[in-house]
Amino acid sequence: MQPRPHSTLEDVAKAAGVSPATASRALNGTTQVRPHLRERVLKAAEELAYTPNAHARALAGAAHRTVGVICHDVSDPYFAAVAGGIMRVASDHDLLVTLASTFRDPEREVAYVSMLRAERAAAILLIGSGFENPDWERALGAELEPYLKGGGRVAVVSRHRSLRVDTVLPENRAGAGAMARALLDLGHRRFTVLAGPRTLTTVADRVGGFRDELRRAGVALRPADIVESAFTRDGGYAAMTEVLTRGLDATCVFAVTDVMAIGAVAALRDRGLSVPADVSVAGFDDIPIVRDLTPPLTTVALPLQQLGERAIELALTENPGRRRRIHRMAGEVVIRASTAKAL
Amino acid sequence: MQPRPHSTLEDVAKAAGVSPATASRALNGTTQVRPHLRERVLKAAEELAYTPNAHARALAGAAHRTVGVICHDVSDPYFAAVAGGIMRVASDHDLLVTLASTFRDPEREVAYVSMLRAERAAAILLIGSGFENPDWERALGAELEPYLKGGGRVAVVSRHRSLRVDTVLPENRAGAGAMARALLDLGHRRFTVLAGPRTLTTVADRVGGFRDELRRAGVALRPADIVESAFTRDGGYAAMTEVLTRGLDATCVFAVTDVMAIGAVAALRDRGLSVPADVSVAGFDDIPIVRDLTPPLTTVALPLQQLGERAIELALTENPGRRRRIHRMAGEVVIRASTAKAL
DNA sequence: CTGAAAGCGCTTACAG
DNA sequence: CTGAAAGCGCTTACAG
Repeated sequence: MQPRPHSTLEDVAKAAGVSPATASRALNGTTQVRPHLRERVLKAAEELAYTPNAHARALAGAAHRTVGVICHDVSDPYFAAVAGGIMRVASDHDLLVTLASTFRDPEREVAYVSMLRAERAAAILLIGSGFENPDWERALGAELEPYLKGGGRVAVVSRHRSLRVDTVLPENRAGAGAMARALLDLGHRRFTVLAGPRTLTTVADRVGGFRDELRRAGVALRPADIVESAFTRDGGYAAMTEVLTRGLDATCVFAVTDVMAIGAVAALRDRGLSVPADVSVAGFDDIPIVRDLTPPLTTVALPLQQLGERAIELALTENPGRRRRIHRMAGEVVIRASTAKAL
Repeated sequence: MQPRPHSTLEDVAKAAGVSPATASRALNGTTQVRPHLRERVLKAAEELAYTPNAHARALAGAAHRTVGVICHDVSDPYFAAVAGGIMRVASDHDLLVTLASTFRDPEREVAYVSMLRAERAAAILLIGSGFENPDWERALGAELEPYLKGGGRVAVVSRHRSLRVDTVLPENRAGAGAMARALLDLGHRRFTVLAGPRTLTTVADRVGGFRDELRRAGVALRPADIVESAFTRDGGYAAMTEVLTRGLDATCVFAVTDVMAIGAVAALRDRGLSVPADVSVAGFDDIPIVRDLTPPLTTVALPLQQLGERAIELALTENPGRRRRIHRMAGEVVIRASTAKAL
């Protein structure tokens, strides 16, 4: 496995004719080193193609420049946008980012936290909806607790009720409520909601916010009007198809996620229905692509990149009081051409 | 920084009343340990919320379970798809993935390789087009060389002429040629090509393949027919706008990337032109979203997820001969509704 | 099967 | 400013 091991600090020191301590100081610039020694060390390092062993360094007490990010799926556009923000900030701070996809498996999430803990990541970021699941909450807490006690920093994007950690909170409930109002204003009274799994807090919040606002206007959402499916494009397609098969009686479809809305529009089109002439469609998130769809999608715009930026900034920033900081981010309804006035 | 340090192997050993060596063996299952001792160790570890320090482990000689991935931009859908494949395989092998975005800055790429080398990543994957730039090639080689000598594994996706490492090679040239033929078959004779920066090998290959096939049919592509722009959606928009401003005389636009094609379609639409009635548009890559566009995009389909899977598999797989292995992946022309017969 | 000991490659008080 | 030494937390020959 190690045909020819990497050169070490000792090699460099020897080549430069100094002690390892001096070589270390010259390389790190921690202390003054006389210029001519410094030169020799740098030259030797260069010639030997020396790279410090990050593990030895971390073990010896230097801060470890890595932050761990756990998401559901790297290839989801929602996460891609959030990750963009994280990477930008990380790069400014010279941090390496370790990324893990859980594919929405709670156990895998816990396992990754454990691995990140083992890596002594400077911070761990949990991106995306938590689960409403006591077992998972307990297991996750059991990993996070000792990590925090050991000086680790944690921040999450989206609601994790049981986690007392810094949080960036998209206002899902309010955003969905605002969307309901906007759609009511367009004259719609009969809705179909395409939802993801109920165990996700994000789904619960968005569906709840939407339903409550409708109720306030005297419009009821019956259980049958809410279709649960996977939190993906194909999930949206499947849910919409199911609705179509048993007969659509709504004038407007609200998908709790843009990605699901995209699937829904595809399903509608495959059935020969036109958006918004036959039925209006709205989503949530404002992932970059929806602007370029035809028709462009009405949605609740979240500042996705900022979500990522704030999360890593929270984690990187000292939290003296050690109290939980919550950074709320409002969503804004953007009406585009996928929704029309109800007939 | 360390209010209460993590518990260590020694803590566990002490609590279990055994030596650290035995605790280590019980935890790792490397050697037989008498069941009752094993039990005690496991119980102690559980109670102390023990997690081994990955750095100490790596330093002491255990294989480090991390692979580094360097890409241009995590939030690019092309990369997101490739990354999906990488993550899947990584998760099967219980590997952690460290991801870095270079934002197409050659220097940053070299810096990241250096950091990954310092981390003693088990493998480094370079995803995306290389640059045609001797300085960069030299600098990158200087980092990769010692990494390889030290037992590191490297694989790349896309062409990196100067790198003698395992390669997954999309057949850009052939794919672009096939697209040219398909468009000629539709009757088109006047083309505009939306290209990314010429210094990217991928751009050179795709433009070259397209041009050569056209020439073979007696159709010339003049320099003015090729517009260079950023390798992004906005780059495609800008390039298309520029063409429109000085007057479009082509019946078909070929963007070297789907992402650029999406921008081009948006620009066309903003000018009131219809695709494909007024002008046909074709892309390259077949990122997932293009199927759901209206009209769906004609493109050269690449098995994006497989690109990522093959790359990490190549890197993880022993290479006895130490010769460069090249895994070619063909692209397939998929005609969708964004291209029509020329009038 | 188990333990004492050496060693992985650094950093950082501690002397000088 | 520089060096000898201890120590970070593991793993793994080496004895027993």
